[in-house]
Amino acid sequence: MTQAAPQRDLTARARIRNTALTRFANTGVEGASMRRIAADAGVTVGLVVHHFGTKERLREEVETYVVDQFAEAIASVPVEGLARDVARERNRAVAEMLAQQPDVVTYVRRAVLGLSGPDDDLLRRLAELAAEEVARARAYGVADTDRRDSIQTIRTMTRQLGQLLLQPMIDSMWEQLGGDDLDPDKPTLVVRVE
Amino acid sequence: MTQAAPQRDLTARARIRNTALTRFANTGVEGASMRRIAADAGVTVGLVVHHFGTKERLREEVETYVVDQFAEAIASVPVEGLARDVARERNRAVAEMLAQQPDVVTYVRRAVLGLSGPDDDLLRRLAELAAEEVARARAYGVADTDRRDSIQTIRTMTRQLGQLLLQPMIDSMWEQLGGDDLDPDKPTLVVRVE
DNA sequence: AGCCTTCTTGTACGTTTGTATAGCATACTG
DNA sequence: CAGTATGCTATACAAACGTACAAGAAGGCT
Repeated sequence: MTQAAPQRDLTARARIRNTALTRFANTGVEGASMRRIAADAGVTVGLVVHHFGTKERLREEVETYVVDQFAEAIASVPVEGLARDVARERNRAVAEMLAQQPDVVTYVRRAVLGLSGPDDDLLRRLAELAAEEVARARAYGVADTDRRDSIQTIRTMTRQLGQLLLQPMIDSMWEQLGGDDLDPDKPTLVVRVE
Repeated sequence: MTQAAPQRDLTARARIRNTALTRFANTGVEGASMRRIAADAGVTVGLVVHHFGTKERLREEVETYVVDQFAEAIASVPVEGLARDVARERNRAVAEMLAQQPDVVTYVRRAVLGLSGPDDDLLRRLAELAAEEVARARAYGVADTDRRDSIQTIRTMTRQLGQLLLQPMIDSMWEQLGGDDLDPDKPTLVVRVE
């Protein structure tokens, strides 16, 4: 795990990227203007342009950062012991990263559920990560052998992302129906692939 | 079911609303300009303003139209026979409507993932519809009696919407991984609430 | 016929958008 | 210390945006 640094200790470039992630996640790329991102990061528009050139390039860098967060979480787990345990630890590491960076979750939700335009690329890159994991698991003999890699990959990704993406819908409904957030009866989503 | 009319037989007002639904669904409200909607509907910007006043009012009318589609599909099923059968028929009617109007699905998906801003309203109105169904089902004695209405409502809605919203993610991954769209092994999503 | 309401267009205004560029400040390098 | 790359601000500009408004076209009513 890399050290968590406070925003003001970061370079302006990193601060802009982080701020852009937050705004892209919460208002969508179209809804986030360069000026608003700059203001939130405490810089001027000019600097954003200086560092990233165009808004599209800024979006690409944000997306790369998001993918890197997944990759780093996976890579943070040492590959020793039973392959089955390694896989479980990896899931835990990813879950922890997502809990610490809710903007990553929100960004992915938007990109995945939006599914139009260049955002398909994010799904492709995340699928690549999952595919590598599946290939490795298969090499260690812990993957189902009667399923094709592609299906196994989709199962892995859907399990990991599905609940994450849809649970806010349930939370929102629960809230609107007057439910208490701490109520143990509060429904939880379970996503399965068949 | 109301008669399906070709676009050019509709009034300009209805044509604008339908076109706006399509654009809002596919590019988001921010991404859809009044001029583009007007052009797609074969009219000028002025007419859109004349009929709807502001873009926000246009969005509200589109959203009302979407909710009405659900309500009409439900109302199209006569309330006769076993309540259990009525509920099943209603689900079928809603599914049929959604299959015939994919833009409705896409719009709802976008609104649900938005989950901040005025789009929460759509979810609330759809939840109201589901709540009425649950109340009716309970009156006929076919709903679980050991669960609170709110939980039952969420279960109903999540089952109906969950797969619809998430399946495109699976389809997209399946496609990217080189899968054939007609392959019987193609994964299907199952959403459960616990 | 004339009138009045509704439909429709065309144009214009003020804002906000993404991007370009000129210039100042700061910090590293030889 | 001079020079030069880099970080950063300020200002400007064309395009696109939502909205406003005046005027024409169409069609029903008396």
